Amino acid sequence: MLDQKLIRENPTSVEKNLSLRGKVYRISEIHELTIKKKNIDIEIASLQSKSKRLSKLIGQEISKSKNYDSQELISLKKKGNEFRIKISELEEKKRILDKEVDDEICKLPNFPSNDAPIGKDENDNVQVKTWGDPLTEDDLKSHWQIGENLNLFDSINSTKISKSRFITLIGNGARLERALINFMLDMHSKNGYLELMPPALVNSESLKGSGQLPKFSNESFKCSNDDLWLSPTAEVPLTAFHKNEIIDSKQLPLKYVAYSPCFRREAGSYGRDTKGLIRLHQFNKVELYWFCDPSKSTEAHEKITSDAESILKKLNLPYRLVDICTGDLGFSSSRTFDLEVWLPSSKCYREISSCSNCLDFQARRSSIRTKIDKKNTYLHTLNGSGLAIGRTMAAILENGQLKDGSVRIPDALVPYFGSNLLKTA
RNA sequence: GGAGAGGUGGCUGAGUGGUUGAAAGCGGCUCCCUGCUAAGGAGUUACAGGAGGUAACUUUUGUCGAGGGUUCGAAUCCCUCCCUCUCCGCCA
Repeated sequence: MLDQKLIRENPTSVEKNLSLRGKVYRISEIHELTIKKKNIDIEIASLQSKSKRLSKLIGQEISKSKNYDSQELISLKKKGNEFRIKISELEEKKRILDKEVDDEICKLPNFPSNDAPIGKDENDNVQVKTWGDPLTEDDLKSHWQIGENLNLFDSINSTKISKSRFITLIGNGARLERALINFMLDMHSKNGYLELMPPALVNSESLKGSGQLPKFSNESFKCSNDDLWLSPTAEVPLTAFHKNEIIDSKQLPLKYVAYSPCFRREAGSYGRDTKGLIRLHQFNKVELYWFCDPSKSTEAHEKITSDAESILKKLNLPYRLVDICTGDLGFSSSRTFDLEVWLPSSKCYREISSCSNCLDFQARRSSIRTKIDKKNTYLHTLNGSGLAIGRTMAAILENGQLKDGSVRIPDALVPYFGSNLLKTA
């Protein structure tokens, strides 16, 4: 959420900053609403002050005279009643305005960072670096072919259980998934992250707090009988974990790592990535999350990204780092680095982690602050996948495939998986 | 799911319509005494938002789980919701 005061006092700069996203955001209406709201706030405060003084006076009169219905008291009470009516009218107006302002502001995305490359869409993203040697041979198998050959997962039967875009992991496939989750959690824990295992169901307020609502209600699964949704990413419960708190600055940064299943409706992606592990309604992810001092979020962003990268390096998976351009930034993010892993069967890099600095955007929505020089200040939040498990498995299968159809397991994973080779049972 | 009890400041815990943002205690902070430690004495101490000032600060509003209502006035009365605890049921 953007700062309401900024919108009220400097609407042109707000519009200008938002326009970097390559879309026109008109905020003149919101601007007017915030001014109206402000005026009503002031009026209410002054009436309340008068009314409060009057009530005290009445109390004093009663205790002095012990007379509850003197002519004077009756007229004072009548005056008080007038205040009450007037105030409640204004409060009703204020309620409506508050909601309108809040609704509108919540639909505005975060400002892009000045450091983000300016661009229209994903074609303008900037490759910052690559790591590892990508396999470029022509006759390499896709991960779903490998998965089928080695009987690692099953999508046909999964449509019986649920529908398309769900998968059931089998035998070594399930084992490998589990190994990856444990490996990543252990790595990050050793690296200073506190492990959390949050609820998979989250309420609307939590989704609003991290930016998924109100604009993207289409992208999550909703429970029809409750105000609960299947969480699309652990970023949601992790943000909400400290909702409405003022965190002691000595405790910052708070660094969390969480494994969670993630559920996404993938509306509008019909026909894309229909095979394999790349795009599913349900997938597993290990997420990194920081709450940090506002002055330190830029370096924190570098750190969270390199923490995610360290997993790819340990697994010896070739990848590249991409600086997301202003037009392709996610709703809550001001700057995002994507890590894209090399998938040899399609000869391209695919997103496996997205590391974002949201500045105070989510903190303001969720009311998470810290004291700086005795003043309460919204802190900064950052999130990054560390990593998406299904896509990691796909990358391991494709990058580790051997001529005889078996798959080499990266050394770092062997203690977790229990073998250095994946072959037909 | 049923029945009951409860939610007050950093903590414990009073408070059932009136100058109560809230007694008392603990804790915290400042000073004094003693000074090796322990103890003792005096004072002070909730939080959040807005407005004004470069600032120390001033002013104003709100806050006793949340939101409504009654009233000139609500921690206190009424309604709705949330949460916690106990018992029963069900259950991994």
